[in-house]
Amino acid sequence: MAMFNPAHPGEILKELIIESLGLTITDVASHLGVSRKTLSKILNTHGSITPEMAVRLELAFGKPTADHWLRMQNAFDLWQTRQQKASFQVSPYNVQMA
Amino acid sequence: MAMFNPAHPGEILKELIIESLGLTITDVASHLGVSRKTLSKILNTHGSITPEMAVRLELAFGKPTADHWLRMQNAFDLWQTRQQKASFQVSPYNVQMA
DNA sequence: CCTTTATGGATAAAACTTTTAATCATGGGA
DNA sequence: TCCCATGATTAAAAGTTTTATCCATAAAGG
Repeated sequence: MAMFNPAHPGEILKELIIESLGLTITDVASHLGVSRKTLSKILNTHGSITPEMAVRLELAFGKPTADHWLRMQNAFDLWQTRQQKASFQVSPYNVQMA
Repeated sequence: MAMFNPAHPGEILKELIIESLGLTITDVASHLGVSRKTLSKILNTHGSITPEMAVRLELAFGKPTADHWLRMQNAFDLWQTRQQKASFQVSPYNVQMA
């Protein structure tokens, strides 16, 4: 389990790629073939990197790879999910086994 | 990029856990707190391991960890997405940069 | 100043996904 | 034969993702 709240991949995308290369969100969105809104939401942590978006990013920028983008999204999602795990208590299965 | 079509995590779950421990799908579903339908679909590769399901599996069985389940799902999804990448052509961004 | 451009927010709509429930047919054991 | 587990079907509810349009704001350049 990750120890600390992992960064949303949108923050990485924004800082590491868009800002550091001096690109505009509008331009990158149209280059990726998605709406400005979709990209904007991801960058502001209100949207997720889907498998398709991960492949689009890889095709456009090379690195991080699609796999890497999805791992970042996973780490983020998992953290969020674990925080609310009280809402779906599941006990170890071992207990019931012979 | 993975070289070969990765297994759907549902197959792993079915073979490695449910079958090898001699559990029934009905029983595991109710233990996990999801419907039999939901689990059945995953086991037959018609459903996905969501972050919440990954945590449920980890809480019930310990290993594989939630992170591991999500990686398996990622590998599968990514493969599927790459197969249809013709449907969303994206060119390298380098070309347009100064 | 004034104009253009980039951006995030709000709103609404469409498409898709996930989950559930109920029901049915099949096939294996006891 | 009877019961149980299973996958399939159908239908419904809930949630997510993406898009489009419009607006307010702010920054950049003339």
